[in-house]
Amino acid sequence: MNIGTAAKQAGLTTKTVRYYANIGLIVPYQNPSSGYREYMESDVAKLQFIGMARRFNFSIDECRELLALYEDRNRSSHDVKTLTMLKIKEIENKIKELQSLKDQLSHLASGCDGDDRPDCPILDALSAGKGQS
Amino acid sequence: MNIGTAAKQAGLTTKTVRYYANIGLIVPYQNPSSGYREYMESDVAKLQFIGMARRFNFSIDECRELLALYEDRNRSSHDVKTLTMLKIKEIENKIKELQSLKDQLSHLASGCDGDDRPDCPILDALSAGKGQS
DNA sequence: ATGAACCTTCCCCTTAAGGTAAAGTAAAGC
DNA sequence: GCTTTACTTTACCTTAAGGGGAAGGTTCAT
Repeated sequence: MNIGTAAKQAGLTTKTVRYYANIGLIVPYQNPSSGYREYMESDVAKLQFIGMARRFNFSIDECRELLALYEDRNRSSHDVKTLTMLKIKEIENKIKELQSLKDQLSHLASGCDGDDRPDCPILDALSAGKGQS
Repeated sequence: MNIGTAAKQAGLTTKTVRYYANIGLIVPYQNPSSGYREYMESDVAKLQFIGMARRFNFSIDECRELLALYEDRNRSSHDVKTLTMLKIKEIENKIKELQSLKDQLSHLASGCDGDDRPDCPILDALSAGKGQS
């Protein structure tokens, strides 16, 4: 099938699928006479797999690892779990960081009247160099 | 003072400070004979202000707005608070999204033995197209 | 006067594609 | 056979916020 059909089936854009071909992530057979890429069912399955992994915040490079594991019938589930646990830790850290940011901003905002007067503890705090993380 | 000193005082890199000059965020006097940028104390204050706002996840464009408010003695604190509340909402949404991702990944990981055998519910789930967000 | 330390501009690199242009291909209709 | 339409190709530019490094100019201390 052509790239448009494959992309639709995988729930991706043709742009994305073409990008994956260009970076060597999922490289389909390319018809020499037309120059068109030709995708097989198994390619679509991999595209779906990648799409899902991307939705789970795995980077392209991590997707590359996952795909290698996915294609390796002899992989150990240990390897996959390790990658997943690392990703979970990463997400947790990001959440903590954002939570701290939110708390600090909320604190600043709570002190600001938000009226027509120019007095603004938020700007004061930003300019005073307080609140470093 | 020169850019290196200003950057150090503001806790930024010279690369960053030069970037801010290039995009018109904080443009110092530039000595015509040497070509060197010359920063005043008030410039350093603004650089610190921007540095802090960046640490609070404000984008460069938002920093531009904040800086305009910071420099406007007639601004109303309402405008600042509005911007801050929007940023808080944005951060909250990001946190929720990450939390959901984490939960789903944790769920997947909990079903995976993580041993030497190839059976892996994580890969199964990724390839089955389950878990869409 | 020369070397170190600083500064300048310029260009390429990063993530993961999106947008657009110019041109080639395929399939359907007439 | 010819045309239209839909699809595809490569290629280049853009994004956010700088980082890295080259080649060359400036300033300051020795």
